[in-house]
Amino acid sequence: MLRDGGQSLREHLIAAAARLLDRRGAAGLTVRDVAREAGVADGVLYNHFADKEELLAHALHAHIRAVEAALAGAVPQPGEGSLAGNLRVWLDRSLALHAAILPALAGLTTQPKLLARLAELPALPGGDPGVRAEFADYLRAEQRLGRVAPTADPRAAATLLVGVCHDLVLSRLLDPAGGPPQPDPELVAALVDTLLRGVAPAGPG
Amino acid sequence: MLRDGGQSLREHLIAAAARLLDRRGAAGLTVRDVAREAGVADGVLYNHFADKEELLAHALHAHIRAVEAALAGAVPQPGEGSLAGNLRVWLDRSLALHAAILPALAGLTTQPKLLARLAELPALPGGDPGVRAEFADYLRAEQRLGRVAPTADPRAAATLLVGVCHDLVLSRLLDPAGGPPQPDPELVAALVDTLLRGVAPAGPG
Amino acid sequence: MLRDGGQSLREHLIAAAARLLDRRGAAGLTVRDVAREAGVADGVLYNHFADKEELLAHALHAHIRAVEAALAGAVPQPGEGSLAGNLRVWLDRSLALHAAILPALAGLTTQPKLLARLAELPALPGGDPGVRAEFADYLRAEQRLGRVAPTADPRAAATLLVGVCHDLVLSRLLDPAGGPPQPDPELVAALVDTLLRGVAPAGPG
Amino acid sequence: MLRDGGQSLREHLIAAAARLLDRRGAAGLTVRDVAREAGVADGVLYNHFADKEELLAHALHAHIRAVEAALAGAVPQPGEGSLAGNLRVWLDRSLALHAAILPALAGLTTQPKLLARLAELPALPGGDPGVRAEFADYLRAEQRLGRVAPTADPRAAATLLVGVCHDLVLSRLLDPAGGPPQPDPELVAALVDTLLRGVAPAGPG
DNA sequence: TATGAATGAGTGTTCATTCAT
DNA sequence: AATGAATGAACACTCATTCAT
Repeated sequence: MLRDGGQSLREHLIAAAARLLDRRGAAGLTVRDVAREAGVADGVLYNHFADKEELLAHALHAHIRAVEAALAGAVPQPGEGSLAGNLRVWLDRSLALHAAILPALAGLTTQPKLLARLAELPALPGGDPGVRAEFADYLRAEQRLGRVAPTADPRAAATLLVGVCHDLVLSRLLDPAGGPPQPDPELVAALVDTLLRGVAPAGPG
Repeated sequence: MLRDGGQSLREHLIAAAARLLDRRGAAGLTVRDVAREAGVADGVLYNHFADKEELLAHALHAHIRAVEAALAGAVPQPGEGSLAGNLRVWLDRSLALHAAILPALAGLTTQPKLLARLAELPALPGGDPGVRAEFADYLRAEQRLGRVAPTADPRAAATLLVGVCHDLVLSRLLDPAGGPPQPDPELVAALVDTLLRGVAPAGPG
Repeated sequence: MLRDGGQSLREHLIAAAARLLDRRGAAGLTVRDVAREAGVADGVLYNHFADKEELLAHALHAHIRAVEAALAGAVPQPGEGSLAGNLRVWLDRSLALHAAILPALAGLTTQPKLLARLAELPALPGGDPGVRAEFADYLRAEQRLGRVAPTADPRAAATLLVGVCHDLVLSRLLDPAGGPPQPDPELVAALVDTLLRGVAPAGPG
Repeated sequence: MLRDGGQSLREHLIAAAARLLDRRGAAGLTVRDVAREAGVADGVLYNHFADKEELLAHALHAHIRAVEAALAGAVPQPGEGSLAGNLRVWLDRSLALHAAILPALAGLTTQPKLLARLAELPALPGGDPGVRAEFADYLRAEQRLGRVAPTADPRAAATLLVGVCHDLVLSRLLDPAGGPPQPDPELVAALVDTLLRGVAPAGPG
């Protein structure tokens, strides 16, 4: 991809790296790949970044911000709609986010240099911790409105929501056959229901 | 480690690779590392495996089986103990399993050759799908005993259980600071409670 | 270091390069280092010099002239003081000169391009050949005054003087431990004595 | 040059590197150059040496030993022949040694890693310090025989002898025109004479 | 069958030099 | 003239894989 003149080469490199991160993840990504994707010379990145990891950290950052920006506005408001419907929206939103982010993130677990560089960057406004916190905040608001049990633990519920996304996305990543891009809608509905009512039989609880 | 004569060199190589997989994960693992760990010559693996990936796929397989074997017997029996206590045991068990397996698995998402080799192997008796299925079976048994709501979806509950483990383990892997090896016990209790009762307010069910 | 307007950029670059040559020698010196030291843009040197080597040749030239200028006035006058004392002064002077010049020069033996550029420059008024010639001239003057044997060969004596400096400075450069900056004073005294009287036993001459 | 089967590849690599060291010095010598000279693959040296510097240190060691071996037997015996003749032989010998060694050594002054590796190797039986020590020993023996003044300082005389070699060889190295391979015989004779008698006028000693 | 030396393409990185502005 | 971003060949070094023994 050739560069359009409207952005600095630094941003152009970050964008090219972010594209590759999205497509192929962080593992096995070479600086030559990035240079080719950006349509520039091999060594050019060292005029703008200390090393490969600094570029990739910025690219990952940008990728996550881009994914979040694309999902903006989809957040249900407390008190509006049904609780089940809202949970479903949160789950869909979190799934979309993780489907776009986890492939790049999974290959990072074994790249300490990259993780360290990432930690140097300003905290992501959202990202993985972002959905978790936003969803917990939403639940607390619903709690105040009486639509969520006062004994419920928003942090635990948020962990279940995010965890399910990790699971569904990772399973697909590890499946060489690929699998369907969208999870089974029936499973999603059952997940929402389980989050809502739990598995215990109805009782004086 | 020297080879004891009781096993084939093939098995010996798989065991050595599995040890390294457990210690350091799949990324950055060289065939020289494996050969040194096994105490054999560099090129010997090509007499027993088509390539590095085939060996690692077998090693991963063996590693997962070993972790499962170490956890055998910890499975709560339906109808015995409290449901909450049993869920807690299942969660601990699943966490231990994923803590031992995910580090090796996470680095795999970007190694298609390895994933393909893994798919050629006989399906894992347990592994990630294993816990999921076993826990779902357990819930169905409890359902038959009336200790779990007949409307509960065992598959969804199992996905939540496994997902939470992915989340907790991955978060630690991605945290450059490391973080505590054990998750917060309060969070674990709240997770079990949420799985049991959900977040919806108590109502006519 | 910012440029003062009083000198051409060309001279400014030469001065900056000469400073680095003095500090770090010719090896491992990049054009970026020079540009940064001069406080100018990377490519500016190519407006004033054909290539890196031409700049460095000029810088070396300037460095040597600067070292010589700093030593000016220390030259013993023929007929004044003792011959031994004067030889000692010459040796000290030559040592100081070589200590300042050889580190930059030693790395040059393997840079043919730089040597060729250096040869294009006007012969150094002093430099290494400078001390040699000046000392030989001094000896010839002392010879005319009868304080040096008429059979002595000033050129040979000058070569011994300069050679000893090469040896002492090079040995220190090649010693990874570093070694003392000043040579052993007893050795220096013995060197002067040997230059004066030789090793042959006193005899009928 | 292809390898003859009679030596290990390790020795073959050392020999190839020593040839290049002799021809072109240590500066600007790449691992590819060595591999090409040895007629082997690029990366092969890392099967035998920790890094480039370890190989070059061994090569330099071998080169110096080879030069010394070629000069063995040329050492004058104390008490035999004339002192002047013997000094001349020592000077020739030292010159030959330095002419063969200094080109490789001069480029080393700026390679700290290589110098450190060299320091790890067993001390050279001879080498530069070798001639110096041997010549000083020779002078002491002549002193005991009364053919050298009891007041002479063998260490200083040896430093002058070695220093002159450094000077003559370095001057040629730094002369891009090359210059004659052999120094002016008249100068050599005058050097010997100066070492013998000094520059002071004949007197009561 | 086991060895381990040899291979060579590929890695991240540097840096003298160019050239549009 | 001066800039400094871009270039791309070169560097030291790694490692999966091969093959003569």
